[in-house]
Amino acid sequence: MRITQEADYALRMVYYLASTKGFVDAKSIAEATGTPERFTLKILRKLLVAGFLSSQKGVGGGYSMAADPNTLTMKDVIELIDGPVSISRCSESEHICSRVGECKGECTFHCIFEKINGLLSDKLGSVSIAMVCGGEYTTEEILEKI
Amino acid sequence: MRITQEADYALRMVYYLASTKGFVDAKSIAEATGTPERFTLKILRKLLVAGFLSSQKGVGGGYSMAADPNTLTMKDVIELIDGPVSISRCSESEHICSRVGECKGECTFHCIFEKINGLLSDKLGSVSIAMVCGGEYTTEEILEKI
DNA sequence: ATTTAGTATACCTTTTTAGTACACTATTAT
DNA sequence: ATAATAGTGTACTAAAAAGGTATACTAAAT
Repeated sequence: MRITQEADYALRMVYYLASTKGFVDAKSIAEATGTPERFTLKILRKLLVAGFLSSQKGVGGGYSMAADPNTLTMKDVIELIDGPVSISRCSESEHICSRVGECKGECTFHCIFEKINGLLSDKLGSVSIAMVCGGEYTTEEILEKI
Repeated sequence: MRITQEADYALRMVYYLASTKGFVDAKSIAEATGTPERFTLKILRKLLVAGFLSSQKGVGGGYSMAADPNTLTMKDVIELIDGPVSISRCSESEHICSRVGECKGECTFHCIFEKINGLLSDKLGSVSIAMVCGGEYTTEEILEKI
């Protein structure tokens, strides 16, 4: 499960908005995060529909944080863009599983992937946006928690 | 870092050969693992060049295990096919890092990805082929170790 | 009513993934 | 020797995913 560039951009947009008061227009967000302008709009739309952001049209409008940064996690943002965290097809709900012998959802590799996938998912779910941008923790402290 | 279908096939080939004595021809390996025949050859070649397998030409030839299943890990096989385990571009050696502010290899997301990536890598490296096919451990016991 | 700024849909280009084709070489059995 | 088996090497291709654009429109503030 390579986190896509799009999800990476989304994370940094959320980060930026969580650290900023009031509405910020898409152009500024694009500049701050290094995202192409059109692509920014597309990603912001997804974050908006998911309820993570709110938007305001017209002069002085833009986007601002809607979700609580304390409960919004890295996992939430990544899964919104990339879909469920999954290191292997074999760990997806309906197991498309190329395996030796029978696999009734129970081949060993399938189980191992599922376990590791769960760990990965939990780790990403354990880091809230507030932790990263609150200034409450240093990077070292965050890393210790993971 | 979605483990590719090719790496998945490779794992199952190694699994199959580690559970089988003597040389097995590519066609049989293809059948046993559910891999397209031509694709099987391609993957077997990579495993051979890496020293994980040995091969024998001619009648009665085929492939057999060359590496020690006790030291060969899932990570070894996966990285041979897919390259270094990496959940984010940001966790690759030279950080192609789209981030807010400066990132001298030290942006918070970068560090978090790197940490989680290390964990993922360690987990995959902790499962040897022998553990999976030796019959020494049940699937449950393997999962406990991860 | 004009400007700013978000909305909606569709399209396009590049890279990666997954797989094939073909011509060749080496080994073994007869 | 020679036929049959089986691996080697290189190049190509189709489909999907990733990453990004274009166009036309709607809403709000001044």
